[in-house]
Amino acid sequence: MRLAPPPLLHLEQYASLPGADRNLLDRMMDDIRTFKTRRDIIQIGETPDTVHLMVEGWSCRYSVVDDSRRQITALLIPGDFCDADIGMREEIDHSIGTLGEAKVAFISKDLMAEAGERPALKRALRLASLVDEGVLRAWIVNIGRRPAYDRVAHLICELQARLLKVGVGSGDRFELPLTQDDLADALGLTPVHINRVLRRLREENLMTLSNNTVTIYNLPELRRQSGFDDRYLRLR
Amino acid sequence: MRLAPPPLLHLEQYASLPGADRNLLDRMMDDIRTFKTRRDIIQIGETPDTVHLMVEGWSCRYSVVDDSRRQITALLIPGDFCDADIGMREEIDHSIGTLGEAKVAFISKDLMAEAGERPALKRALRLASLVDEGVLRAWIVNIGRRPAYDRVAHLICELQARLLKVGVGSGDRFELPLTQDDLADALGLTPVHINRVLRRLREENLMTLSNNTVTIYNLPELRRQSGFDDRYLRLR
DNA sequence: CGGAAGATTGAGAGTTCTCAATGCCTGTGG
DNA sequence: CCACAGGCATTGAGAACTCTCAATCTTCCG
Repeated sequence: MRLAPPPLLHLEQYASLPGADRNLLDRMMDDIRTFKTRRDIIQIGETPDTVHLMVEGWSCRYSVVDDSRRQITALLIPGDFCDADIGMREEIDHSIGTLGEAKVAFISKDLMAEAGERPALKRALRLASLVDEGVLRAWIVNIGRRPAYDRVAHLICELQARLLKVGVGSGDRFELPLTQDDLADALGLTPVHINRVLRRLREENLMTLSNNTVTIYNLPELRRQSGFDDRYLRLR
Repeated sequence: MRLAPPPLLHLEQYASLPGADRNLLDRMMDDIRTFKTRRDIIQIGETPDTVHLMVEGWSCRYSVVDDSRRQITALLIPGDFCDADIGMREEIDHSIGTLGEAKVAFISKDLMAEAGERPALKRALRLASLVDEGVLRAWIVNIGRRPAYDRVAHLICELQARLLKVGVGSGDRFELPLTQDDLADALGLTPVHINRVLRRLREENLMTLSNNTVTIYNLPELRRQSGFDDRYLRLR
């Protein structure tokens, strides 16, 4: 059964779906499981036999270097697939864990295959995967070439846009269930430095982050400062 | 017509192809164009109407930040597609330029669509795209969490493995048509620092880079030092 | 109330960057 | 054939950004 309010799927956004496809979407939401915070949905090396779709809450892809340093390679929000391309891969090469409590739809391979046969859904899935790739490239650029201050600002701009797209949070305020440690691991920085950057962002009246809530005071300046260009998200 | 020796395509590697598919592959190689060094194959904002496949030589995806800082987000070697997913996208969100002289196959949308209908080829294309994603994540981890020395070593390990896979270069020696500036832009460092790191790698007898040629003296140590784990490349 | 996780701050260390000069190599024109 | 220009590599020195270590504070929760 669908949750109310229904989590907006990218699938619904990318395609204008015929009735039959809508039924299929409903069936994809049949098996929804709840994860506590900081649990792995998929662990590196596994070969899951169901596809996982974020329905509510957040998770992240991550890898661990040297048994200690962690790097988050993607933040997944409602509507994002954890592993749409299962069936193609043997072992997954990274783990995916929740950030805060989260609801995840478990979708059988068969159902997924059925979806893959509907042109509209197939197209939507490919488009979602294209956007994911664009986000990965944007992160490389962000981490590789922007100083910490701009880097944090850029991530916030990205999340603001993505969340708005799926209808979570308002334009200038949203929940961000990441600790400063998590932010550090997503941006290739240390928690201490994240803290100082957040202070500066606050002092300059661009945004605040407290109680897991981001409040943006000056989105245009945040975007200008970080060089954010939303085209890679293919929002339109 | 195919070049001799034929550039090994990932397509050929991923799939054991029936005869009909082989013919199709041949036709895909009908229109091969040569680019001089440092030319854009595709520029940001374009909507190319043919698919581009690297046949010989190298190219890179890149973005420019602040009109001056460049970040390379992928290195493309023979067998890599520049834009297999055309038809799905409107404007491409990054440029692709050659590094050194290169030969690129221009493949019509129609031919590509035909390929997409052959199960073996379709699967091979999806797998190639999965590997591309894995490489992007590996780059994020590399740039985000490894010090410069390990970072350079890791990239070299990756390229060694990828080149070996497509049969370019020998196991411990290959051509690398990147300047130190290019390496810096790929790794999120400065050319000066790249230079110092290369010196240290040379002094420690792990590898040398000169005259656009990488020579590896101690691959196991290079891999150990950089924490290289080739699973994300799905070689086997 | 006590404990644990997370946030904040200070101080000093370290990696990487910037600026700038020098050297090397190659192609070109006189 | 030689001089010179341009691109690339190398090196030095000091600055800057980010990290590490460590203490303190706050908040949340049993």
